[in-house]
Amino acid sequence: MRTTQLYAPTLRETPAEAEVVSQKLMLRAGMIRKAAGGVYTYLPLAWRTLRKIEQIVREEMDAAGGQEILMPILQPSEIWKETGRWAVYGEEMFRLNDRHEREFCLGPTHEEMVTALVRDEVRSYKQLPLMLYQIQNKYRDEIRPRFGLMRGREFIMKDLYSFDKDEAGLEVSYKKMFDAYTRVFTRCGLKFRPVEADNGAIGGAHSHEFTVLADSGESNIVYCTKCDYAASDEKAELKTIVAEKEEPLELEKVSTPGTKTIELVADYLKVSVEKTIKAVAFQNEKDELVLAFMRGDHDVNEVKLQNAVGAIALRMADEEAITAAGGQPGFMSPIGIKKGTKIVVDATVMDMYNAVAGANEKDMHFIHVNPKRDFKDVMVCDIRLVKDGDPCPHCGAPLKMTRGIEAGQVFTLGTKYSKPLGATFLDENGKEKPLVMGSYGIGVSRTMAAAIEQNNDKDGIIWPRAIAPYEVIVVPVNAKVKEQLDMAEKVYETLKKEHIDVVLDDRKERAGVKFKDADLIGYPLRITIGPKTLESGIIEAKIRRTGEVKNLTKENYVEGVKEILDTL
RNA sequence: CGGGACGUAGCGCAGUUUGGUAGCGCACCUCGCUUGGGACGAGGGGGUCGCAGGUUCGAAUCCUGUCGUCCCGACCA
Repeated sequence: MRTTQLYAPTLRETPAEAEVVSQKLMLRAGMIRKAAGGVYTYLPLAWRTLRKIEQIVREEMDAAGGQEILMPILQPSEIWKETGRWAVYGEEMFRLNDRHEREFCLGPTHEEMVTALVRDEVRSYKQLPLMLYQIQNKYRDEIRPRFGLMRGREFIMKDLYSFDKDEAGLEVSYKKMFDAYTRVFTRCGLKFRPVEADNGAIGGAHSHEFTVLADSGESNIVYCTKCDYAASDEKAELKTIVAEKEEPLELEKVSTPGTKTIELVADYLKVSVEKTIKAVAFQNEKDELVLAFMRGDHDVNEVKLQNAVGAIALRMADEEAITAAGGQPGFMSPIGIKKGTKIVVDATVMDMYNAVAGANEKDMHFIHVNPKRDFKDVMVCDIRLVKDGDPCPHCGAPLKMTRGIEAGQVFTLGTKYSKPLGATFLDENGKEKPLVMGSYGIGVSRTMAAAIEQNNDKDGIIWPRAIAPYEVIVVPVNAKVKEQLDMAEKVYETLKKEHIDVVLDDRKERAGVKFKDADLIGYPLRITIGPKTLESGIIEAKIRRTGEVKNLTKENYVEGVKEILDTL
């Protein structure tokens, strides 16, 4: 490819709408253009990278036993009604009607579709296990599409579904996919971590997220500094912190005027925040009040809480709901709350002694609260959100918190979809059973964005070689010097014959312009043909990531380029 | 959904308060000059000022509506 032909309009200035690095750089590098909120056109450079990622994914899925198919984007409502998700999915689903007023949606995912497909064809355990996948656009009408390709409304995803005859088979399929994902992200040249994740309402055995490490990421993950434990912050289990034992004193109500926050109470009563118990009030989807109680300095993990009370959704509670249950916003504790209210107390709270908690009266708190003695009718479990430095649940070493981008997720589905859709088979004993399923996704377009979030500097993108749109750019310093251009042409043609993805910058631009564009687009290797080449046969190879320049010669540059590429 | 802001040339912005028929930088085209990190000079093309109504002799500017874009709000009550 020649830059005079390449449709990659680079921008010197960043469009005002761009929020994150990947979006800014992709817009500037002429890789993407926005068509509507959260909807983008992929220009040639982006499309090449996407196809490279897809190809890696495809090879690994095939190697793990997957078979590629292509299901429709346009899906009939019937199958979604069978699983109940037509109602549950809500506003996030793009819905439309055909001319006969039949209802359809643009597929946000394909569990229904693939299960419906398989139920008609799979009859016997002899046809199992089966793994089907596709690489295709997905549609989700996000409330707030943001961050360019990171959270779009249309995006490319690889989704694979496994079908097994039993849980043991599912375990095998799951492990295969876990390993395949590890290879995919490794081959893409990304720094990532598989972390234990919550699979919430789905309730399968387990789930892992593959998180590409980047400070700009949206998801928080923790990993152990000693063992190999790693989890998303939603999932991270936490051991109960047992406070130093004290002789329980008698419960006492004290006046604490105006102390609506934990900090104010602690300050007013001259106790540390660790000696206080705070309340966070939620309402579930049925508007029932759910009260969570935490140590003053701890945060609620809403996902854990949601799982604990079996709620589908939680939101902050209205003041009316709190008062109706006998609570007083700002001064709440389980003591004196109306019977029947759902109360969840974090396990750590139960091991506190002589603590401070609200008295459910304005400007009043209890002191000498001993939860084991004073809290009645409460559910106790771990509902704490992990913090940097918390002890690892496996080995106790401090956990480290970091940010990342969720690029892939694997999870077990069990019979959640096969049962309602009636996808069954006959086992060895002629008994009809529902298929045991797993679901495995990779956000392909998001992986591209994540790669940029992880690999960039002030000058632009730094592509890992495996997913770079082109691996090498050949730049003649002065295209008006015929000898330079001829030499550049020769190098370009030679590398092309060696099956290296190479671009020739044949524009009549000044060197600076060409260098800036090459850095912005992020070709892993830049070959410069200049006066030095003509005078002494030196061909410069500059590594984008390190800035390191290697002098190759007219004679050996092909080998040299290959050697360098192999290290990128 | 609630609150806030913005929409003027491909991109970044000024002009709007105080109405008088649109400007700057970059990009683009031509010529000259220049060529190892986004040169310089001269000349040029491009905008129904998001859209639709209204007020006015006259609207980018004032009013109403609408569409779009972006930001903030979602735990310590």
